Amino acid sequence: MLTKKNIVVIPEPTLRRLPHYLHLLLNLKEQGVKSVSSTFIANELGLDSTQVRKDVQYTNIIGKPKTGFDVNSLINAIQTCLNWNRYENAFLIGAGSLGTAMLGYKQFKDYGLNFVAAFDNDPEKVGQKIHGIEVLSIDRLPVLAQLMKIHLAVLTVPAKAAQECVDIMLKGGIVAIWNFAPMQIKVPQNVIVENAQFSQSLAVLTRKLSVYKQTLL
Amino acid sequence: MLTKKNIVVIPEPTLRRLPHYLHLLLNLKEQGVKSVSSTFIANELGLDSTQVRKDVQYTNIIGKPKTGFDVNSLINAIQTCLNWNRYENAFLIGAGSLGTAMLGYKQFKDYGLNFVAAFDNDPEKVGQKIHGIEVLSIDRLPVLAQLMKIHLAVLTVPAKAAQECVDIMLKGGIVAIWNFAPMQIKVPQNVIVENAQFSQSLAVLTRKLSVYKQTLL
DNA sequence: GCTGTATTGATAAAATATTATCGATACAAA
DNA sequence: TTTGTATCGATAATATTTTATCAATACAGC
Ligand SMILES: NC(=O)c1ccc[n+]([C@@H]2O[C@H](COP(=O)([O-])OP(=O)(O)OC[C@H]3O[C@@H](n4cnc5c(N)ncnc54)[C@H](O)[C@@H]3O)[C@@H](O)[C@H]2O)c1
Ligand SMILES: NC(=O)c1ccc[n+]([C@@H]2O[C@H](COP(=O)([O-])OP(=O)(O)OC[C@H]3O[C@@H](n4cnc5c(N)ncnc54)[C@H](O)[C@@H]3O)[C@@H](O)[C@H]2O)c1
Repeated sequence: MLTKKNIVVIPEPTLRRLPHYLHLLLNLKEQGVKSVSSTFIANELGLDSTQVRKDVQYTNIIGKPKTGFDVNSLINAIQTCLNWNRYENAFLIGAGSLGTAMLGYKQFKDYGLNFVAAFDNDPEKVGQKIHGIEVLSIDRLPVLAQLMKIHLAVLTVPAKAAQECVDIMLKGGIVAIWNFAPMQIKVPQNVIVENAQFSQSLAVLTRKLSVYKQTLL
Repeated sequence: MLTKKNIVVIPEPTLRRLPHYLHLLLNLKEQGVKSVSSTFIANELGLDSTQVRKDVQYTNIIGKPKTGFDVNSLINAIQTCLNWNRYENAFLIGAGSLGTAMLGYKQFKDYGLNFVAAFDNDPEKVGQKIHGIEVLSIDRLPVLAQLMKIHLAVLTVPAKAAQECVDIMLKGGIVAIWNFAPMQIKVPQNVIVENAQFSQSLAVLTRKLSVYKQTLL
């Protein structure tokens, strides 16, 4: 499947697996491994080897029979797919507990994410620096977003404040929002929203645990 | 589809949507709304109404034509499905930035999650209390897990320490792990692992943003 | 008490995602 | 060089998930 401009559409399940491949591949690279087979990857990650091959095909990497895939090329290809080989400057909205943890998480650089500023409406927080990143008043967001050409924002405010903040972000021309608030936010069609709600993944876990316990009876 | 003991298997995509329904329903309840139609839910969450009805069916709630579903019953049914109407006591391993944020997140109670202790191997942290929860030495985990009958653990240690901690947790009889480390952990067949890796959801977002930017050219 | 209609729930169809099969191929070992 | 084999990549089969269709039904308004 292609978009209008002939860009391959990568299925979402595949996109969600690519980081797992990447983590494994980076580990292998560190250990000096040069090439890896789909069978090996599948075993390590508990997947089907056919699926690994199919996923890899989306990255345009071709392997060699009997040898597998070149680790370096595959790493590069995945990073390119995800645009993780260059930095996307981003704002963080809501410098609370979760926001603070994220601002301090150095490894986001490996995911192409670079926080350039944080925003909050708490006067106590505005003016502070958190892990070297300035906390600014949310009022200044629209102007700064445009000035600094920021397109991506991470939303870590309480659910009640989420929509209000989104509206401010939209004024600044933000087109992609990584939403951690347990709240469906409303945005225009063309704006990309990815909900990173803990509850989604927790729901899967607690259901499985509950079923597991029931089957034990 | 049924498990051996006639428990309905709820598809994972459905499980991931249930919390969204729940958040919306709780809001509606707060506003005094008594019943809600699948069409309404679908519009609010950007889904298909048929899908909402199908998802709702897994909770065993039946609606009324022309009226929709009873908000309260649906809330209860979803919470029951996910086992969120009672507390599951849990350990948190790795009292770092993310771990601290999670220990302080009161709303986990709404998700049936109750942290009873945290564990770390940093002598600076052991003995401290974080948001009222004691940080204990990881060495004590196996004994305490068995004593306190803890089955669920949240893993927020660095990737390099993840497997080592998992092995300790397994000794204590932990059967469900919510893993935040960007690392595939190895566990026996019967142990439930849910990877809550930020990178999964970030991958979807950055890919979409990248494609979006390319189509603009 | 009728009539019109929004909505459900069941079933069917379509789309998507995963898994299986198999010939082709590169490499290692004899 | 030849042979054996692990692995790829293409294609086909299966499974799962999403979306469409429609008769049955509860309610509101007349
Ligand atoms: N802490 C966690 O572990 C955790 C887990 C899952 C989800 N979440 C979600 O992440 C979000 C943040 O959680 P948290 O624990 O960091 O909360 P928090 O209260 O610690 O932080 C929220 C921050 O947002 C700021 N804020 C509030 N209203 C604002 C507004 N209108 N404009 C700008 N800033 C505003 C506050 O000043 C505060 O600094 C919440 O939606 C929460 O539900 C948190
Ligand atoms: N901070 C974030 O925003 C963020 C985002 C995404 C993923 N993560 C992941 O979550 C995990 C935790 O991240 P963090 O930022 O909180 O890191 P952190 O370094 O702040 O905290 C890690 C904690 O684990 C403890 N620890 C280390 N080795 C241990 C061991 N063997 N046994 C017991 N405890 C041990 C450390 O003492 C520390 O308290 C990491 O795997 C990280 O990749 C964090």
